[in-house]
Amino acid sequence: MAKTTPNRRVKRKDRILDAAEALFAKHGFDGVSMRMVADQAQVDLALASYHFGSKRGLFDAVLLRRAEVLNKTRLEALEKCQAEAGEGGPSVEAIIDAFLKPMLAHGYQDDEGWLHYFELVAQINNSPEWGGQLMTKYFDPLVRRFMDALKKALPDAEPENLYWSYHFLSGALTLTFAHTGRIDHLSDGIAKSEDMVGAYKRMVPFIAAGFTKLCVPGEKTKK
Amino acid sequence: MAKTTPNRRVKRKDRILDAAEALFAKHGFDGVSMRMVADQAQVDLALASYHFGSKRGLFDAVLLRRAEVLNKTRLEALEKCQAEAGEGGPSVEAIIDAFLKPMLAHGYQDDEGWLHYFELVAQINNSPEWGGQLMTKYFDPLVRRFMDALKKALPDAEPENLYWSYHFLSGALTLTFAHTGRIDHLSDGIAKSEDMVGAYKRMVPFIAAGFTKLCVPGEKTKK
DNA sequence: TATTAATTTCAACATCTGTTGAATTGTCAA
DNA sequence: TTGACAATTCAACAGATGTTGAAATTAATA
Repeated sequence: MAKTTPNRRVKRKDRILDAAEALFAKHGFDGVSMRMVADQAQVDLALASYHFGSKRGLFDAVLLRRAEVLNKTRLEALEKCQAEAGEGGPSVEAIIDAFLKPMLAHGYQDDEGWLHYFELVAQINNSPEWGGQLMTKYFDPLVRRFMDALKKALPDAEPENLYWSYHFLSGALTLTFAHTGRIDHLSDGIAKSEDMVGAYKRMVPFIAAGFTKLCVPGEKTKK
Repeated sequence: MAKTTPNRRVKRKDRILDAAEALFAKHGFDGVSMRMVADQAQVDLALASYHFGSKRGLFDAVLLRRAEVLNKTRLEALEKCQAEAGEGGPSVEAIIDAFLKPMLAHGYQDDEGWLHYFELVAQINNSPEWGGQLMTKYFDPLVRRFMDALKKALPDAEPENLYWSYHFLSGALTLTFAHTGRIDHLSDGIAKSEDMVGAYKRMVPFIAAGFTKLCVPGEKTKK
């Protein structure tokens, strides 16, 4: 076992990341203090600053850690569905599925760290302060790959319609993973925030129908 | 002019609300200090506490002020489209339109206060800490009216599909009004965050198609 | 005008904020 | 063991935080 960094060395660093992830997800960047993180991680206050330089450095480290994994998994899913599809490329529904499925695989049940991470992304995506900059930084390269695939599946679409369609997808997706409990209240318990499989099954056809409606010029409203 | 509270009396109170609205919208509750609000409103620090009791009281006052107006306008739009529709009630598209159009009328161009308010709602809607509680408190009664109308327009829908559909609508809508600039970056300027009319025109058919796909059992995927 | 109440200012409080330098402990290689 | 470096702890800093009581000012009422 010749690892560059022994297990003991990174243990506390990861505890800090996990604690920060959970806290940032619930309260946002400004709602969390370094002392809260240190307490939850059961670690000395100064240690977080030592490892990550600053509070902002810790925040970025939290974001980067899983973004790399998610982007990789999503890219694999896209390439797989492109390989399975024939000459004409995958359908809209298949592309959307490749975009959503990895989130389910990661965040479902077994690993609550991923659930916290998705909650955090949901907040960032909807923040005028962070949204534009951070989402672009961490997800743009991958999203552009998906946009290219969608352009092939919807060759007659006006680009503006395509980008707005993705925007609606992004909003629906992040709210679903924000886990606010709102849908539970509104539906009197009929629909549940925690039911990620149910959300996923409904979201793929819902969004695909929207894309088709907006990006297939031939498709008219049928009376 | 025999108002109970003369103009001079409420002037500073409203300046505080406007300043708080703009700041909370950009930085969230914890990203704003009472001193920032006081500075922006050009008012003494202690005055905000005097008028609203506490920082949280100020926050609630900001939310309540426009929620009352928006709920009223949306209800009028719903009742109008119900009156115009015949016996069978309005179409899905007409109901969605009644839900979205008031936001456009309020927030478009003329009043940047409304734009700040919508940015704030976007953040709250996606916050695990505030979302469930506050959105329910300020919007539930009205949203239930819309859900009832949608149930009539989609009589064969399973309730769970209906609630998830609204959830996707809510996510797409709030992200659109969050004005993060993300779509501008991603599309290289082809689509613009500020183009609320363009977003509205595309969102209504997009969401209506999703509802139809999910909530009309007869509607199958056409090959 | 005199009285009373609402508004605004000022100063201060206790507490919490992120960060840092010095001292201490732990780890690994020579 | 020795030395070197990484990791961790401790204590403290300068500044920002929300809130409050008392004083001063302004407005409304009679």
